[in-house]
Amino acid sequence: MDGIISIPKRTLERLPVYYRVLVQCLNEGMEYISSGELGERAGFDNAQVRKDLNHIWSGGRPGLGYEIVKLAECLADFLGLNNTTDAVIVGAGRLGTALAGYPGFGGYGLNIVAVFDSDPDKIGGSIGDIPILPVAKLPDLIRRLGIRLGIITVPGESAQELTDAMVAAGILAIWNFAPVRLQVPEGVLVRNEDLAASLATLSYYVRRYSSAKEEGQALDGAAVKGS
Amino acid sequence: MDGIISIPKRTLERLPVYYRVLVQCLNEGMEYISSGELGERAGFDNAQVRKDLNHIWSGGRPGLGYEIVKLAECLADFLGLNNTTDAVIVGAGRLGTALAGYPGFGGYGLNIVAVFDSDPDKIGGSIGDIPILPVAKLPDLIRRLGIRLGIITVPGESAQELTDAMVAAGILAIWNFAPVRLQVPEGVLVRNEDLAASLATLSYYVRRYSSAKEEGQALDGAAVKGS
DNA sequence: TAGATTGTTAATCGATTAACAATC
DNA sequence: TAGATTGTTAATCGATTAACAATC
Repeated sequence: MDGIISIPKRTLERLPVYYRVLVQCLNEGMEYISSGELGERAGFDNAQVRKDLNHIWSGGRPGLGYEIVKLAECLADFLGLNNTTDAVIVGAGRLGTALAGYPGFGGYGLNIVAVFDSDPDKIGGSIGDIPILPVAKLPDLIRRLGIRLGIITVPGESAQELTDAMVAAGILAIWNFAPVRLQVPEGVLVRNEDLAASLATLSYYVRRYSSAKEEGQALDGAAVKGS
Repeated sequence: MDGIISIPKRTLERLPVYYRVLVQCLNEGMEYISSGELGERAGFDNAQVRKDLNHIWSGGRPGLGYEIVKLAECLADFLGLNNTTDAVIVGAGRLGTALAGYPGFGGYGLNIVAVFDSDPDKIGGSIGDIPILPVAKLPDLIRRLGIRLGIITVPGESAQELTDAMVAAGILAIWNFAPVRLQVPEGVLVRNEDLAASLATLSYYVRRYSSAKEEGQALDGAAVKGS
């Protein structure tokens, strides 16, 4: 009877940041925190913090702030950090291996069940406890375990093909690290982790700044509008 | 005399995507492409494509589209894919190693000069051609080579400390993969690659969808507003 | 009570989408 | 010429920031 709570995408992305700050505050022995301080530590505006938090909890106390334990609990609950989400990784290259072994994911409720690859030398091996399986077994395993989340770390050329296979097997959301735009049917969510796009922002800034400096100009953040 | 071209952040992030599509089109032997087709392949609206491209080039021909070779050249130029940007990675763990060895970066003009770590077992080794050096040498190397871009792949605990060291040595932009919000002085750009935030979006969607399904509800993309 | 800080409404800002005259 | 597609202006949309009465 709880239905679907609609929440802005940007807000959703900030929630884990708040959560991390709160955990740290707890370690420091704090009991309450104001939107102002939370915002400062998280890097967001205080009004933004209040607005974000009100999407999931209205327990802040005027004059006092938010009770950290309660708020953290609330966030953990909302983000599903308590129950785990099963996922598979496709591609046992360097990036896939790094993600499979990333210790941070456990804390965020992600459970990598298997890594798939087509290289016979890798198949049969494992990354920590996670087995490396042949891609041929992918559809069956996804179906049998009811996996909903897939992570793609293969080269661009094979990404679409593997996406199709995963979608056909019932995958609902894809975290894509391959430098291609995947085509998926309505209802499947793709999140592109486009390293080149990130890099573009940074190297553009660096280059602009350097040339501005050479010309003795001030930069005042104008190189990239709006950030 | 060229000054600083101001460009919206979002536009800047889309440019590498256009570039990749164009390269692929060239391989397919195409000569011209319309904003409509480019948009379809890249996953953006056609009006958006025209607007984005006009920031850097107004050479599109009504009725015909954009000459692919010229446009690609223009993009490569703007994004600085021809001259390289030197960078260092801090943290020779799995993720740092994966990034240091990522073959895709070369194509985007990124040149990793060194990877720093504090583990004596790793120091002196290398990742491909890239040497692993002790963090103690970080300030000197950054200064000597005039490095402007740093990539952080250490655990959260040591990220701030290493950031401070890099900034003191003259780093201007930081690509942060550690799950913390870094404090930097005015003028230094931080780009957070927050894996937990990405994950939150995806697992939220998956969970909401699953519960909606159980309850026999339609989802129509309402789980996450605005994407 | 005085001071601090909330939740929320209104104002601002930036980004996306629609529309269309200009032109190849 | 007829059809297609550009560059750009106007309309819409969503997200951020400011402001403030309510309240601990």
